[in-house]
Amino acid sequence: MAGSKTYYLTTPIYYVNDVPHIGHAYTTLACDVLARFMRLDGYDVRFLTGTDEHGQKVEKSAMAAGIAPQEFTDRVSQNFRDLVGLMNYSNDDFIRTTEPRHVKSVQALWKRLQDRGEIYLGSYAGWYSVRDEAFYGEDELTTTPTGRKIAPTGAECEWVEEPSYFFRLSAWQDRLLAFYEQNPDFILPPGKRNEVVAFVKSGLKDLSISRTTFKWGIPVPGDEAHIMYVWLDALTNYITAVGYPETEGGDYAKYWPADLHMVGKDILRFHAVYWPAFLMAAGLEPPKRVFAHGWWTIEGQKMSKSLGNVIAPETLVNTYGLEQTRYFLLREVPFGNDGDFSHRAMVNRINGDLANDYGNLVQRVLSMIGKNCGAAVPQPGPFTEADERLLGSAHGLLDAVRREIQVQAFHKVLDTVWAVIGDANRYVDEQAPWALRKTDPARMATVLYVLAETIRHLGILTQPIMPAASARILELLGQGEDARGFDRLGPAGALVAGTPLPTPQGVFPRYVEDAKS
RNA sequence: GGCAGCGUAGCUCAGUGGUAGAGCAGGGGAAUCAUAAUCCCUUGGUCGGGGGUUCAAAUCCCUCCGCUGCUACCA
Repeated sequence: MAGSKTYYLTTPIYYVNDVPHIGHAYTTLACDVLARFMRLDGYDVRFLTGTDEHGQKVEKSAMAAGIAPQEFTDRVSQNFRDLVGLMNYSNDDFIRTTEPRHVKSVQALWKRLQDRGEIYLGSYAGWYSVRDEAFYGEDELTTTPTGRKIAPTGAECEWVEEPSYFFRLSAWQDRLLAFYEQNPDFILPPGKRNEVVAFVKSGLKDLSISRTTFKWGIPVPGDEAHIMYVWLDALTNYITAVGYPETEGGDYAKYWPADLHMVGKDILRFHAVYWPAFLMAAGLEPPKRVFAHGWWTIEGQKMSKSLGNVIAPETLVNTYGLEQTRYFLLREVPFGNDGDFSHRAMVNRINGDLANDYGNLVQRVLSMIGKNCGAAVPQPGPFTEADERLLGSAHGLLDAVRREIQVQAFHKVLDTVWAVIGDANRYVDEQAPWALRKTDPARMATVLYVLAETIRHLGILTQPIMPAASARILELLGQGEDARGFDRLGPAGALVAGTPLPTPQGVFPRYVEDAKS
């Protein structure tokens, strides 16, 4: 079944100058859910994440720490690898831009661009602040009465020129616009797409793609005084990981172009403008989609080191639980929007959605089966209209959820699934199996069967979001690991009466506040 | 400044011409299988202000107010 359909998706590679926070965890989580979904749906998935390890900031940080840049990145990159275990990510690869495979790939891409006449040597000139180690635009500067140029930071700037290689980005403006036109879903969400299109329409200048002012980067082939612009280096990781420069056969032929690059909104331009331009210029196919998601605030405030409110993923997982954290991040906010993380909202989701709605549904049904049906899947009789209706909504979930997954609308996926959870809870109350136990045990068995079968669907479909908790639910229904794919949804994989079931145990505990103040 | 978007119930949002919606929060009730969970009913909005088009406007047009994003080379 796998083999024909492939799905290649990537997170950004994270800059090692930072420690992982909720934003990093969020980006990779969204990808993990997609990757798990597509695998369950029968796709051959390649899910890539990794770390971006070159650049001036890394060089400086390493120097400040008194160690070599490579040693520094080895150390900090590990923080992001640790995140994989903590958050239960299912990535197939973890790339580092300091790996030989990547250096080889980037240099090959450079040569290819150069051979095609897309790169030329020029000089980069601008107002440079030695103190800030940054260039500023003319309009950002203020001029003193004596004619000195002052940066917004207050630092004095001087006019400097340095040799630099340029990429002929200006030549790609029209072809980029045509590409956006022909691929209206290339950039999501739509608001972000409009911003990119407006930016490109406003005119593109050639892009400086080499640096001579520091050393920590990949050397330009044939001119080692230059190292490559970090974004050219970083973006190339997406093809390195599928074997570039080998493009005939192998993983490149199988997986490229990528189906999705997931990015934070701050790095959209690099992915939606520069990257497709680089690729088209090299005669390679651009990716199919770039999705720019939003940012999290914390209790209504912007996350910042100075405020000291940066949340480490580890804190969330330890405080609220992994499954709960994964659920909250994708449920609370329409994916693509900015969102706010608050303790109150988190507890509401944990107790309302998970413990009360979903967890309690599973518990009340399995517990009745355990007590009244000999701890085995009950034998159903003929289905009533109400039975068919509930089963029908369960059977219809996959198609509905697929539609939302295709546009990365995770919140709607959960909305859709929870609608069925609501249907199931109403059905329990309407059918009142506890009353049927005395009046019509056969009917009670049918009702509990219908509910168990509905829960089987819920368990299978919540696997991408909450893999561990869903696995536990499926175990409670006696469904082994080979019975959890989407091909088992619908009547084909229906529970078999008489299958023995383990004693039910709560899956989503309530969050109880510490007794205090 | 320019361009774009937003402003709908206490909160988060859906609704783009035809009698104001959902979830959560608040109030009342039912039930007792279950993690005191569930189910039903319900309070609550002059849809940012003003003007206009229309038989009819949250929805179209104008204007004002407020908020946000983008306006390239640190990543």
